[in-house]
Amino acid sequence: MITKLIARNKTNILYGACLGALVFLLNWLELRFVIFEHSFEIYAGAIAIIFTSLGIWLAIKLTKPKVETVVVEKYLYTDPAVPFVLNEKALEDLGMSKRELEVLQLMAEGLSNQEIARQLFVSLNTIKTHSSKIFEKMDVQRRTQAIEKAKRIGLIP
Amino acid sequence: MITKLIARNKTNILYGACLGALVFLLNWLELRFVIFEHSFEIYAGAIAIIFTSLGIWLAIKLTKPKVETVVVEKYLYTDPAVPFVLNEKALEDLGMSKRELEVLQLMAEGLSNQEIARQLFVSLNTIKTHSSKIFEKMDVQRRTQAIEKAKRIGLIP
DNA sequence: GATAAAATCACCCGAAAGTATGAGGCTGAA
DNA sequence: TTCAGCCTCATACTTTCGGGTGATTTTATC
Repeated sequence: MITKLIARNKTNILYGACLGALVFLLNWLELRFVIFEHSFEIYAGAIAIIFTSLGIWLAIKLTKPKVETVVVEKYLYTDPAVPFVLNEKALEDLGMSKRELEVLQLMAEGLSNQEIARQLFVSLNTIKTHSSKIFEKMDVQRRTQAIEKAKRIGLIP
Repeated sequence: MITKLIARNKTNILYGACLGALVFLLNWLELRFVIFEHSFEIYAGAIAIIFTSLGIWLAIKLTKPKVETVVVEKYLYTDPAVPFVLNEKALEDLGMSKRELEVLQLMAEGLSNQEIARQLFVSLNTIKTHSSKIFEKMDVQRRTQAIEKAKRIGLIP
């Protein structure tokens, strides 16, 4: 619960921590200044260096990368977009779940189980289970057969 | 003569001028400080703001633009009325042989390497060699990717 | 709240797929 | 004839797939 919260906002937390550290550093520097009466130039220089760095860091972090676009033309021969309608009847007949259809679609795009797992943020084992169920429900042995059949019966564009 | 010199080094001159201005500004601020005993916080804040800006400016000016390659995909549509025309141009572009295309087609039908071997009356190893060459020529890693791409570019119905 | 279905994950194991490398025979073009 | 490309096959090895089994957690539904 808390771990997830931290994981989700880790960027914000990091930024906050950095700002906090800076404030603390400033106060500490001021204290030094007051106590030891360090020369003005050293103190100003320190602030200058720190904030120049901060500025550079900020700029690098926050600016969107200027892109020099290198155009590489790539020709794709495709069939015209025939509007795809999902065959919902076939879906129900097979008893396919939403998640399973999702996995099936990624399969058809040529992704490996590992890649599908990463894309869906689940473990490899989960995808294996899903694919096994898919093959069982579609009555096929291999993913290539599943893809072929799915296209044929309109589960997939 | 001099104009050219200036033109050539205008960036350096600009930078120099800016630095000079900053030094001057610092001195002026110090003077103010000494004379008017401005509060420490205001002075530090001013320096911080100025040098943060300087840092940002420096970073923006000095960082090299990140080069990003954008692949522009040009779609060439084939005639929908014609059931299937083999895209011979794509075939030649890829340098696919007849036999390789044959194997690719059987792959797309969902056959295993072993089944393809039996169907073509050759050994399993031969089919493996073919499929490796196919993947290499099509620039893919898996048979599912090969099938997907083959359908997309019109090598297969 | 109980229940069922779906989704998640784990482990093992054998089969299939894919990589790397080498090699021999065949054919058409230079 | 030489050479390049294709087709064939082999060995050895690594990776991925798929089947089988069992388990826990989420979600929806009554």
